[in-house]
Amino acid sequence: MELYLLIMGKKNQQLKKKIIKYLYYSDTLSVAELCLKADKSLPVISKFLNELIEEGLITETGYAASSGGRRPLTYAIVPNLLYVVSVSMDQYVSRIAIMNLKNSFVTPVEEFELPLTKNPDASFVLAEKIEEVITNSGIPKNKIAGVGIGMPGFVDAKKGINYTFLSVPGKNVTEYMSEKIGLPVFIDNDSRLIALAELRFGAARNKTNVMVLNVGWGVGLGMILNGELFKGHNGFAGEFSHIPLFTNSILCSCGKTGCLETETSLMVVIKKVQEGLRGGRMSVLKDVAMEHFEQAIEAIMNAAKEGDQFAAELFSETGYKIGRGVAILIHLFNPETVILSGRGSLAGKIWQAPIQQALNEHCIPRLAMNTNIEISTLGYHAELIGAAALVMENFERRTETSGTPEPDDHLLK
Amino acid sequence: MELYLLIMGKKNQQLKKKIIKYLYYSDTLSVAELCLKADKSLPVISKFLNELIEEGLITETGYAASSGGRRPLTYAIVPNLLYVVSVSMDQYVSRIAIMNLKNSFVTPVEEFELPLTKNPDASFVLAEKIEEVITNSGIPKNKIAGVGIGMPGFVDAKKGINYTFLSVPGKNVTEYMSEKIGLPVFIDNDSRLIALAELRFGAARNKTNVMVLNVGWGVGLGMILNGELFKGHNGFAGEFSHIPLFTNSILCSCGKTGCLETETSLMVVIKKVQEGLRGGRMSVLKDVAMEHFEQAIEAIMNAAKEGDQFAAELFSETGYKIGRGVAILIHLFNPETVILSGRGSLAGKIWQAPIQQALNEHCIPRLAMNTNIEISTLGYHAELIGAAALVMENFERRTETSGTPEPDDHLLK
DNA sequence: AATACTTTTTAAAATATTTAAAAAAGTTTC
DNA sequence: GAAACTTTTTTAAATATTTTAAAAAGTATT
Repeated sequence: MELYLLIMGKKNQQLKKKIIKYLYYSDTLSVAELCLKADKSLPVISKFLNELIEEGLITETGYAASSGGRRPLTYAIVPNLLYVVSVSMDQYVSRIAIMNLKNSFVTPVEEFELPLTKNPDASFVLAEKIEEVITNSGIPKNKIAGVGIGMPGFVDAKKGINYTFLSVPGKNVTEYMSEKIGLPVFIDNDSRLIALAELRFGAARNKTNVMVLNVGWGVGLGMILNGELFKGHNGFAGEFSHIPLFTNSILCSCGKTGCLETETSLMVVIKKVQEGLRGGRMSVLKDVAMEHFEQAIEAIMNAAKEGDQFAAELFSETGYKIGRGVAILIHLFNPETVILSGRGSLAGKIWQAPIQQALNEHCIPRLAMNTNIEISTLGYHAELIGAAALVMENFERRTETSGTPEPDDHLLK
Repeated sequence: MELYLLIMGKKNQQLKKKIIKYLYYSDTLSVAELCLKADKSLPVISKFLNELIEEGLITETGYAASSGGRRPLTYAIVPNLLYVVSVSMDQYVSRIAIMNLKNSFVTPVEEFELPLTKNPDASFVLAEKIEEVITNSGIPKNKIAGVGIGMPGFVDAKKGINYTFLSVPGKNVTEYMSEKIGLPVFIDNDSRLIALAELRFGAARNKTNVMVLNVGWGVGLGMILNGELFKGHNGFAGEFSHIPLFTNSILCSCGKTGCLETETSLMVVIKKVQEGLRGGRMSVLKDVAMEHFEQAIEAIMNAAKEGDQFAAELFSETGYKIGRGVAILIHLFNPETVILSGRGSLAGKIWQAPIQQALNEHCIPRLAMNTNIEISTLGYHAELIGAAALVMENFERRTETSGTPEPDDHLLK
């Protein structure tokens, strides 16, 4: 059966796309719950839901538990109705996966090296790789809602431009990729997508003011403000890594000194391990090769978890410094929750104590009191989930933006 | 003629209140412009506008210039239809005024001393004073839309509580005052109201991401994010004054050391003037009494404006430090504009150069490039205007909140 | 197991809003 | 200064949405 999802050109039918989005975020929902979310009345939701069922996009999924009265019928998106290609990049390595609308991978995650710095072919290579993954999966393109890509750099998601990497002469990256692949392509900054993942499926769910830290080779920040991903005027908000917080004279990648990043990134941790070992510190890490950063940091995190004193000390020290930055965030944003996510979150609870200590010392008690620090449970997959969510987030705009390739053909009858 | 404004209980008629709000913000508007703002169709706006005219709340105000076709009729609120009591407080002095909906004072601004610290009678005294001002004005209460109060401290505007000052045993301040005065009362933090004033009537008008600095005895911050006043999870967002930015050991009023405030408030400027003069610095300020802070800081600002080297140096120094804080704001929020408002803004352009210099040194160029620094033109009245705007901001919620005193009588036929 | 109370679902009536078309008022061009 | 084009205003018809009420399906209590 072919899909005939988006004949819904008229404003009227926009609600259907909204319903699909809500079901994507929540898996199964009752009519009453959908009403609340969409802020529409019951008969309206009911009507469109029934239409969606007739069209084969949504199914009933049995009754939910009663809360004192008649049990509500619940609904969900038909499994494997639609897929999303999600891509997560860092400066060296990129990963591609195809997911269904339940955040399950339907292909193995394809990982490959793709250096972004001074690489004019990066966009081309990426597009080719994505094409390859789609082809190999055997999934027809009209069953793919789009491609979402998380990437480092200054990304203007709205315009579809990355000012730091992946530039394409004369075109936006999204335009270029979209034409090449034949699917809608959406991009955003990596940290922001991690925050989006947390907002829709993680620890920030149903919360309205949350700071999501992406502790990795830098310290990224995605901000949920008033229940929405905050992007700032040009889409550059959240440059936590480069706030001038220290008076050291360590030169940062951005050209300045004293950036938060210069004292708190995982790269700094690796360097300090190397220095310490050279200086004769005892540690289970003494036999670990530090050349391959990914493996090195994993080893260090494991060591700390298992009680290696040297490693634990380093995380304490780093955590405390991150905490000083978090104190600033709390003063400015008064968030409900601060979530530690990204690669570094695999170190888990180790961060919590030193960060909390920094807050106790540097925060006004009334503020610190009202904020809790949590560790992400999405872990390594956060960015891929966020990239998928980005596609669905833009789902309802699909028919409006004429920039979308073949809008009349794609996903239509 | 009596007013019979708010019979509009039904959702239907909420639009009328919206129209009044838009006209309050913009003075005069055409139907087409109202459609855009309210995101409603022309016939709907037209219909309600005509109803409002019949009810005597709104008048035609002639034709606007043509933009190539028929000239649009414009509309405005009937002058002196409604008044607002606005109050602006700092820790020592409070000011009360009554304004019409064109931000003009219809009574002289009443200024009086009201220390807030450890003063259990503050709320009582304030309420009495407000009553007095209203009585003296001769304006009947049913012509007053409400009372808006800007105050220092940790204010939860939604709950109507100030956790720092003006506490009333067993009640919210707003409840207490509202019952005592017989009018709806709304409160918010002083810096946030200044930002609101800038958003609706000042340099932040029609902008979506703006930081408004309230340079005074501390350095307050009101944030406009996504076109709205941002309050944070508990209403405490914007504690810029107390971000831990310096490694000095100056004890701050909040109990910590190193707060931005300890190096940048106008109080620090006064202290440094005193120290400098004692140390023998030459300056026109040598004959100025420094005991009365208000007069002192005014004299210092004037001296700097007129070229006194010592005063100018101090503002440079202070401005540069504020700039370091602003650099953090720019990294995190990527705002379109940063506005210098509040008492300190009277020093005007003197701040701009040193702040800009700090940004050049501490900001990633791409971010600094996209933000401009502006001086408020609202000046000393910003907070009073903001307090008035707060009342009108809550105007459409009037009939909903049953907490409003005598909701059936007030402003009704 | 019958009754009272909830909540969900369905259906009908009442409202509200948008779309489309026509009329009115101006501007610009030739 | 008429014709062509714009924009605003008015009107009528078509849609869409909400409200209200009633029926159906469960749960809890006695």
